Amino acid sequence: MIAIGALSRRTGVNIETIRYYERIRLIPPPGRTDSGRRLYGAEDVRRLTFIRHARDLGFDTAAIKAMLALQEVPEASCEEVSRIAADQLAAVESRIRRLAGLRTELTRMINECDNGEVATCRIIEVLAEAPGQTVDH
Amino acid sequence: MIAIGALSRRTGVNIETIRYYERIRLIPPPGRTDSGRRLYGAEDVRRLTFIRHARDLGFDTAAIKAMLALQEVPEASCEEVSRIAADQLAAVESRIRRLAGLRTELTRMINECDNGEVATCRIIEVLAEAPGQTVDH
DNA sequence: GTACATCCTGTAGCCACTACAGGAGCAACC
DNA sequence: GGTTGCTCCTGTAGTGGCTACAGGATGTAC
Repeated sequence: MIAIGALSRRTGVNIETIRYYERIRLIPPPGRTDSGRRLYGAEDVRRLTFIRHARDLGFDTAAIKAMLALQEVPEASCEEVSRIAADQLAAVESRIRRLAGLRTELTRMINECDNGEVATCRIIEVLAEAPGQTVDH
Repeated sequence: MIAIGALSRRTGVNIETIRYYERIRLIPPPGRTDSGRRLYGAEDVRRLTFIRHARDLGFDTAAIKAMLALQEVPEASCEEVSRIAADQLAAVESRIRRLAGLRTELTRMINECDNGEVATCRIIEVLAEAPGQTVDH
């Protein structure tokens, strides 16, 4: 059984964030020592590691809760977890496309800026122009 | 001179967001009608369009404020604006790299999931594993 | 015993909005 | 002139996902 600081170091999740996750019921309330300090076990490490990875992958806590709920009921179909992941994949791909466009524009703006005066700087000009095509969010 | 609703439609910025920008002094307080309604002109359209584009590009309001301040002083060098954009470009490229990794992992997880039971679903297994290499944020 | 690290609860702050509530003004039609 | 319905106003509170205190208790090492 380990304390919250060790759990934090082991999972890479901030102590305050662990307590926050407990507050929003993303992780169950752990056992306590006689003096009231939180005690975690291997299952808590596993669960928090899962949550951390899912957050890294861009899942929001609602999606994580859904997946954890499915984990609790192993006889359930994998299809729903797969569907959640597929939704997330689509969102990730959309973000990548959008960022690639931004990268192109930023690169062009920086290249076009010849370090002259702001009055002739293309960065501000380009950004003040009306949108050619609206990028969906 | 146009009302806030027309400004919102013309720039694609939410009415509530326009008032929020005024509150945080990202845009100057506009003129008013006798009855107290906000009135905007061409310069406001330009400024808000600039802000909207900059937000779309992922600039935070602090960076936008910095650029707008430089715009007010056209004799200033373009270098600082360029530097802000370069910083932003680096952040965008980092995000793209990270998301590409996530996409790979999500794709693999979905492919490996054979729609069996959750107990054998790789999505949860993969996410519960310890990180091979920490991805920087 | 004393220094220092770690932990506790509770609350408030962060960013960039977004969503009300509760009211006033305005434009069009009958 | 009345009524309908849209737009606008201020002010406040909520959102997500944390993060940062304050002010104290507990634990550990020397």
